[in-house]
Amino acid sequence: MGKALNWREVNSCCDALSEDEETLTREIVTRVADKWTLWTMSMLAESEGPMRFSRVMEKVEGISQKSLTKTLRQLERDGLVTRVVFAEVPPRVEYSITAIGMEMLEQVYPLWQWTANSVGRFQQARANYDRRALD
Amino acid sequence: MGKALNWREVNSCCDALSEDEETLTREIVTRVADKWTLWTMSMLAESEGPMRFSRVMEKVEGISQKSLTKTLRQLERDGLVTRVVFAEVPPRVEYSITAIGMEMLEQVYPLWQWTANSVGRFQQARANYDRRALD
DNA sequence: CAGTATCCAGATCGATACTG
DNA sequence: CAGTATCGATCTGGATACTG
Repeated sequence: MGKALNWREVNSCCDALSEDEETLTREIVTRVADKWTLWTMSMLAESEGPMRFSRVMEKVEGISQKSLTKTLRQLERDGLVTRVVFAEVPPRVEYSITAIGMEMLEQVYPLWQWTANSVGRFQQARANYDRRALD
Repeated sequence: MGKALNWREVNSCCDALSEDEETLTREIVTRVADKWTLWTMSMLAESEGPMRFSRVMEKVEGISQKSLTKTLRQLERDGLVTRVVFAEVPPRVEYSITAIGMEMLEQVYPLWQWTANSVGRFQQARANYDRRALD
C-alpha cells in the first residue's frame, strides 16, 4: 500500500490546535485550491518588484476585477501580500508578496509538482473507471 | 523577501502539460481543499484494513450520506480509493486507500504541517489588519 | 446497509454599471 | 486607476424521504 505514512503523526500536529486555530488552518489550506489565489501569488512572486493592480490583472488572465480585488484583500489580510496606496491622482496601488507568502508557495510547490507528474496516472484511472461504468 | 524560490521553475513543470492535463491537475489539487476529501482519505489511511461505508461515516464526523457518497465516488474515479461491493444481503461495500492515495497524502502532509505551525503568524496578521481597519 | 432522488438555502463568481 | 455596487446564473451541501 505504498510507502508507510503514519497519519496519526499528521493528525497529532493538528490535535494540538484549538478549534479556532484548526478553522484558520483549514481556511488557509483551502486558499491553495482557490481558482485565483495561487496564480496571483505566483505572479507577484516572479515579479522583480511591486505590481500595480492593473498589471496583476493583465498577468492573471481571465480574472475579473471583482475576483482580483477579493483575492488580493484576502491575501493582504493573511499577511501573504502587502498593499501600498499612494495618494496620487490617478490613484496608484502597489502589491508585493511577503516573506511568508513566499514560504507558502514553497510548501505548495511539491504538491503541484507531484500532481502534474502524476496526471497520466489519474487520466488512466478515470479511463478505467469510465470504461467499467459501461458494464 | 524570504528564501529565493524560482517560481518560473514551478510554472515550467505545468507549461509542459496540455490544457486537459492542466485542468485535471487543478481538479486534483482542488480536492485537497475540499471539506471532506482529505479527512476521508486519512481515515482510510489510518485504518488497518478496508472500511465499510457506515464506519467511514462514523469516523468522518458531521458528513452527510450524500456528501460521503460523492466524496468516495470521486476518490474512486481518480484511483485514490478502491470500492468493493459484496453480493450479500444486507449489502456490504468496502473502501480502501490505494498506493497513489497514500502518495498523495504524503504530498499534502508538509503543507498542513507548515500551515498548522504558522497559524500563529496568520492570527497575528489578521489582528493587525483588522485593527488597522479601525482607522 | 448503502445508497438514490428531491428540494432548498447559502455561497460564489462573472458581467455590467458606476465613482473618488 | 482602482476600485464598489448590484444582479443573475451556477454550484455546493445539508435535510429529508425513499429503495434494492
